[in-house]
Amino acid sequence: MSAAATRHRHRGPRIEASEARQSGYFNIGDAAQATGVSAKMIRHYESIGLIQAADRTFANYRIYSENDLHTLRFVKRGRSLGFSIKQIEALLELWSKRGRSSAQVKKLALQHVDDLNARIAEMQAMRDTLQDLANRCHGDERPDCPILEDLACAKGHDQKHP
Amino acid sequence: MSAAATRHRHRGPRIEASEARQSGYFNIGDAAQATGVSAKMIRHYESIGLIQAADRTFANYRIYSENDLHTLRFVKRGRSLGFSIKQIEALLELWSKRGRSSAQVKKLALQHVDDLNARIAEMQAMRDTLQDLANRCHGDERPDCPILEDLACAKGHDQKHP
DNA sequence: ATCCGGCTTGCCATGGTGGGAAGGTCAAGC
DNA sequence: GCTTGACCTTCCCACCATGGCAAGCCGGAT
Repeated sequence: MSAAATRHRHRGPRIEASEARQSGYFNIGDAAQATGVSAKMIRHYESIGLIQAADRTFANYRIYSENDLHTLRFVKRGRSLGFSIKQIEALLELWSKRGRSSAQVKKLALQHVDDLNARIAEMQAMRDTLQDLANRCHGDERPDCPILEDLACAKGHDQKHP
Repeated sequence: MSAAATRHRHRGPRIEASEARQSGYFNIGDAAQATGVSAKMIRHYESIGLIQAADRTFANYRIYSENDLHTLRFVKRGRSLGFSIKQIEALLELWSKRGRSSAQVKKLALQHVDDLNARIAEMQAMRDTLQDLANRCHGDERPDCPILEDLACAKGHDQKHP
């Protein structure tokens, strides 16, 4: 467990904390800081199998290599583009596969674009309806209010009023 | 056992099922059908105190009056406009208050419009970035892919690039 | 009397994140 | 040495809104 083991420590046996530091490994807190993924979420991603289980020190601390940070940043970027965990799982898979086709990646991305567009349209419809109602609401001390009337009315406004 | 339990008193004494039918009361299933709110969610809304606890028959079946259906439709409409449960709680409160000012309602609505606009903008930014990356991805059998490169790169693409 | 469909409660799951408790570890200061 | 404070560990709970399933009553029609 000395030189030979140290060499193969990638996903390998536990090492000592100080040694890990010297070898350029990071605590989970440092990894969180460096990647923008909270320590909480790093553990979570590990627990659901999105990322490989981190190596540990003898004291059971997780340690992260530069490579691990790279993966975490990938995940972070994927999340900030709105991909779900499952989609990121697929993207990580493709990322690691040399035999991937860019068509596969593009398909995933465009599916997500479609999803985003659908959600955007839905929210725009809500916003437009509400903005319209708000425009017609005088917004003073009187209780009369088109907004409440719409909510209360229940007359065929489950859909757009034709 | 705080708010929900406190509100767990019914509005009237229990009556018999057939009598309830005759008096124009509805089962939860009928109420669900009539309002578009699932029976599950009606019970949930009751349990969290969003709506008053329904009256019951002797056999403990919930029964709903036309008035109750009106409230349920209000909630349904609010949800379909994207209001949160808490916001709907506030709207219901205002709806029931005669002394309300339309300004209060309008304020709530416009806050929600702002919220929607923020979320829309966020999703549009995601979509635009992704669409752009997808446009630059040839989408063929080769592994080279700007999308994966973006995700993997980690060079200052955490936010919009000004 | 039996059967089916509806009702009741209660628990679990989703997705992604945060909060916190209870306990172990490390490094620095005395 | 020993204390202290910052870190780490696991585990559980909460959010929001909804769906699903299961075990066990009830209603009305056959």
